[in-house]
Amino acid sequence: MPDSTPAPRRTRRKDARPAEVIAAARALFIERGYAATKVEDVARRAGVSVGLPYLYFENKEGLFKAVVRDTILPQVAQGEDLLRSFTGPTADLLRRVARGFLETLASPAGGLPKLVIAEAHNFPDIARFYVDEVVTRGRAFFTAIITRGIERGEFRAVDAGHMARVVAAPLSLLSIWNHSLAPYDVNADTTAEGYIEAYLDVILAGLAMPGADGCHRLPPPPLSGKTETP
Amino acid sequence: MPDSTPAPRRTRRKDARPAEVIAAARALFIERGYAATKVEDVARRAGVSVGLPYLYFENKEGLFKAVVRDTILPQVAQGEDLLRSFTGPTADLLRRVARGFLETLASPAGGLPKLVIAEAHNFPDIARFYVDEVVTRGRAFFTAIITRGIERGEFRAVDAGHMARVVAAPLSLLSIWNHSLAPYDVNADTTAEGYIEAYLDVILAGLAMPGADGCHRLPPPPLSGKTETP
DNA sequence: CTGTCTATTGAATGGTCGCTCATTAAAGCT
DNA sequence: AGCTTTAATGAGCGACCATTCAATAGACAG
Repeated sequence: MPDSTPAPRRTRRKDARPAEVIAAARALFIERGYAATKVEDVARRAGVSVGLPYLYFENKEGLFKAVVRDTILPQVAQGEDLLRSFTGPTADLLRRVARGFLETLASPAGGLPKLVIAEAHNFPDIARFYVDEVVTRGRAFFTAIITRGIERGEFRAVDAGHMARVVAAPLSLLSIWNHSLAPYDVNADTTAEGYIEAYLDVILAGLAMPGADGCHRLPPPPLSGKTETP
Repeated sequence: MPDSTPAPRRTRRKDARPAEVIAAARALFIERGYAATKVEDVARRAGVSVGLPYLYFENKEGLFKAVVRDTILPQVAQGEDLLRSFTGPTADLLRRVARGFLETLASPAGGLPKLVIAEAHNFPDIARFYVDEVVTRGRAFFTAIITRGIERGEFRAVDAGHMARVVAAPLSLLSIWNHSLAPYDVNADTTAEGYIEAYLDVILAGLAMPGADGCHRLPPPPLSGKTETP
């Protein structure tokens, strides 16, 4: 017995449309890049007609901007909460950040860094937006972690500004790699998990106070940001 | 007195053309991306007519492939020579590699990683070529460095395969960054040199044998690849 | 059930760009 | 000089694709 209302070919859902179109566009932009994605492809994937995206977005570029904004903003605040609420050794904090990063990788947001990097020169607006909203905050996040470790006497006194970028780099690159060349790398003898563990291994050993791992020496007095040398 | 032969508007230089076209295409592809670069732009920049590139390359995609091959192959062998000829502490070898990387960054080849990553999905041929010729060899290179350090008793016994990727990552990301978002990062409080020094700082401390830096303990016997435990 | 409103459709439009090829003019040969 | 060869040119063709808008059909009120 066939359904009496056989799925109307046209449905009116004004408020659900933008998010659906954005989700479709995000998937295709990440997969194929901006230029190689036709608006018609986006529409088809979202289950709507060619013209519909233009009712909600000014044009293809406007859709792209919406994709970036929509995908990024939710991700940003998340890490900052963790930083504020965490108590315990800074090494554990970094472990948790790095391992949590593996989940972000698999989420729809995971492909955005590669997308933004690929299109930065063609969309300066987006490049600046991304730098301000993601890169700058990301740096502040890692700088805060490193500073926390130094102040608590867990980490050596390194240049936190530069070191934050070095510490963040392997995570960023993993995200970019997974959405670009990884599918063409047949030699699959490594895993993202193994990579993250090796990362934590070097970075934590490299930041740790010398002799902290069984070679006993007097721990130096913890540094306070306001202490001056008299 | 005007020149009697006033620069002919059309010159015939069959053998110099391909390299000139490739150089122009490389600069534009890296700057704007593949799709946003018109063949006419490439021709204009090379000082030739629209039709000329098609005399030497099958089509735009063929030109792209030529750009990647031509730019990459010279770079690859260089590092491997250094590895073979170097004698001395492995830490110094890594320092030299990382600092030498700063020069590669500024060369025409510096923008290729970003370009290839951005276009990988649209040109699987190129993606596979790049993975085989650059990524795989690059990994072998860093794996060899780490293994050298371990065998000489300078580095801890880490998982060289995964660690090689972690150690290479910050250098790769620096290259990608410089050709994508760096121009939009107004907050120029860090330098590539400072980044590289921070990188060497953590990585070398993270790989070093525990207690190697003034915390005296008995150095472990150097490992030999062929030694078995009886 | 009828009429109104408006979300949605998709054929048509116009611009862009990869690519071709008939034509032109250097370069070399005798 | 004249002749031949062929590197190089650039206007024009055709395909592709972002964008439009008159027509259409859900939704909902009365």
